[in-house]
Amino acid sequence: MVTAINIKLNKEKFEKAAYILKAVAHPTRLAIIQLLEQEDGLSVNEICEALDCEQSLISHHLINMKLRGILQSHKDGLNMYYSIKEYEVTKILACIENCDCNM
Amino acid sequence: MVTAINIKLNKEKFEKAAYILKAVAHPTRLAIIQLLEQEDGLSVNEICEALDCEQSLISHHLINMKLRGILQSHKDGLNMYYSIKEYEVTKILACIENCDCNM
DNA sequence: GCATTATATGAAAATATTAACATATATTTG
DNA sequence: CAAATATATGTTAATATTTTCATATAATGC
Repeated sequence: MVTAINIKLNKEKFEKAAYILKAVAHPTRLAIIQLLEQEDGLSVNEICEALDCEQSLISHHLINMKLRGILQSHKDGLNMYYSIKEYEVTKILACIENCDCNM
Repeated sequence: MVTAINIKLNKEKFEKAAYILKAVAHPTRLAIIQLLEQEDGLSVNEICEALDCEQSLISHHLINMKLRGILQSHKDGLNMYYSIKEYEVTKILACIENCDCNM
C-alpha cells in the first residue's frame, strides 16, 4: 500500500531531520557553528576561549556534532582542529535569523 | 566596549534561534509543519488522524508551536484550525533535506 | 439543560539533554 | 622519563522535553 510506505518513509525522514536539528538547537552549538563558519579549523581551546566556556563542555558539544556528521576534525600535535563538514547546517542559522516569531 | 556588546547580542541571537529550533526539532512537530505546508488550516482532529497520534499530545505540540510564533489558530465552532504563521520555518525542513550528514 | 463532540489543560511519569566534575589519554618538551 | 599542555571520557547531577492520563472547558444539536 503506497500510503503506508509513504508514511513510513516520511517518519524516517522526520526522525533524521529532527536528529540533526536537535544537534544544533542549542545556543552554544549555534555559536560554535557560526564561529567555525567565520574561521574554519579552530582548536578546542580556541573555541573555549572565544565562547568563554569550559573545555569539557565544549568538547562534548564538538564530539556530539561530529558524531552527527555536522563537524569534522583532525589532529595536529596536541591540538584537535574542528571544522564544518556539513555546510548546509549553516543555512539553518540564516533561515532562523529571517524569522520574526513573536518572542 | 564593542566586543562585549557583540558577545551579548550574539548570545541573545543564539538563544532566540535555539528557542525556535527546539520547537521544531522533533519528528512530530516537523510532520505537523509539513502537513500544514501542504494543506494550511487543519483542525486538531484532522492532524491527529493524518499523523496517527493522540489528541492531547498533538494539542500540546500545536499550542507549544503557537506559543513560539510558528503557528497560528482560529476557532470555528467546535474546531480549532491551525496554520503556519512563520513560513520561514518551512525552509528549515528544506534545508535539512539537503543535508547528507552520515547517519 | 443534557448529551455529544472537539479541544485544552494540568499533573505525573518517562525520557532525553546539558552541565559539572574528576580523571584518563595522548603529545610535546626539556 | 617527568612535567606540561590539549583534549577526551565517564559518571553524576541538574534540567528540560515528551508522553500519558484524567479531566476541564466550550460549542453544538436535540
